[in-house]
Amino acid sequence: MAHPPFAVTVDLVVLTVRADELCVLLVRRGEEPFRGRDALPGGFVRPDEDLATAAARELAEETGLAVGHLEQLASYGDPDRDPRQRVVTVAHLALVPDQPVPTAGTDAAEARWVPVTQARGLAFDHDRVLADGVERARAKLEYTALGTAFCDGEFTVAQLRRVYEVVWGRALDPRNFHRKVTGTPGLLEPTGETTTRDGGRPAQLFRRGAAEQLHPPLLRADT
Amino acid sequence: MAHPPFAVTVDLVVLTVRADELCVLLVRRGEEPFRGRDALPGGFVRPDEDLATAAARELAEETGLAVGHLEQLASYGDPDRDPRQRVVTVAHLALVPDQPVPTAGTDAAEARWVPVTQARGLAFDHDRVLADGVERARAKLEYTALGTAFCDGEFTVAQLRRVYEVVWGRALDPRNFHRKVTGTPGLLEPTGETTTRDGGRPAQLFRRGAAEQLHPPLLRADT
DNA sequence: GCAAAAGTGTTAGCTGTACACCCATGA
DNA sequence: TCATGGGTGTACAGCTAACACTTTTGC
Repeated sequence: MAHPPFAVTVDLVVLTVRADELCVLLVRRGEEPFRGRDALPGGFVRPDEDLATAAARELAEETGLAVGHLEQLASYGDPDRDPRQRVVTVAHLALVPDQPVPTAGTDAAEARWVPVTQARGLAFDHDRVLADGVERARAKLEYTALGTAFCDGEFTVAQLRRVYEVVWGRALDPRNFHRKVTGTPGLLEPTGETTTRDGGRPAQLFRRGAAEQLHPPLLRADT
Repeated sequence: MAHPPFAVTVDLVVLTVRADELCVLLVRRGEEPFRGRDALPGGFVRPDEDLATAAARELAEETGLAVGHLEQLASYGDPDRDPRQRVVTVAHLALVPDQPVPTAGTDAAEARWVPVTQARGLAFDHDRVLADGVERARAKLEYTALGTAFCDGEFTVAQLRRVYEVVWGRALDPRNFHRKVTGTPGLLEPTGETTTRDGGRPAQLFRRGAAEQLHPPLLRADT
């Protein structure tokens, strides 16, 4: 049993919705290979930690962001994906509420939000990892309650709808969307509070409910 | 950059439908650790091969089975999942038609089909990997054409329906199922042939079509 | 003819879609 | 009172579920 030497890393596709765009958190690489290029945040798995633990640790270290949802995405292990050595990376997908990227008091040199439409030419095979992460997020919004992972503690139905519209790049009927999400038991918990804004009727505020699944699903396309 | 030494393996959840049961391919372990226990087939990734290539190679080596579908499932990397050393495994899910397990002219000592309901106490964390694989298969049958991956080249609608019933453990209405699958464009290609059996009207034979997705989905539960 | 399995027709009910309409606020 | 966005009512289309019914074979 000769076991070739592998390094194992975790990479993070951290998504949020801000300024009506789906954005991903990228860091500028300060070293070779791919120096100066953008990359997904990530790092080596430590000898004593689980993959999920490593992902959560990297997310905290490199970003300090409050996490709405974190799950394993997929693994990537092309023999030449890292020119230095054989590296297998276990990519994870994180969905977080819109929040300014912390003032890099951390590992990450110049971590920042970039619209996914403009995130091209990333280091390693991160273009593909990002594409897979975005597709996973889009698909999971259909049949799970994960849309709320993009929202803050208290939010309106319209804010949640904006999330879906931005992630899917498709307009949704506000009336039907409202009925759907408020009619799904356990999805949203009313706080009793309402917002005050300029113009328009105040909206009720909700919190995330206990429901994880969305049944029947909310489909993104029909035509 | 101190990179702790990792070994990387691929493990395979190979599922089939036989004798009206969902079965998984297991091998008896001939060495420590877990000598004598059942395990999922798998092995180390070679220095020059991709993860998907390694999975396909192991499947061919250890089983020699004709493959209907092969996809990455998830990775497992608990620090103590292998008592010998730190091992991260990239599990893959394979769906294959019902076929006798080849007369171990291969690596596998005593590879054999075991109903998933009786596959307990597997080596390593394979109980969990198997459970994840079965759940993935069940979920994917809802919205993809993967049910046909369990069928031979030519099959009847009833055989396909049996697949769904066995995987989901739920009876389906034969009439509605027939309409659904024959009405989905690109799912099935009629061969023009029919079966002859004892008793009952002969059934049309079909081949897998080009369609990958099933839209709208075929849901397994409503109550 | 009878049993068995394939395949078709039909209907009731649910859900998604589209859109008219009313409600509550700020200016 | 008007603009703006929140929220409700309602009609239609499409799909699913349930099941009566016809077709085609072997015995």
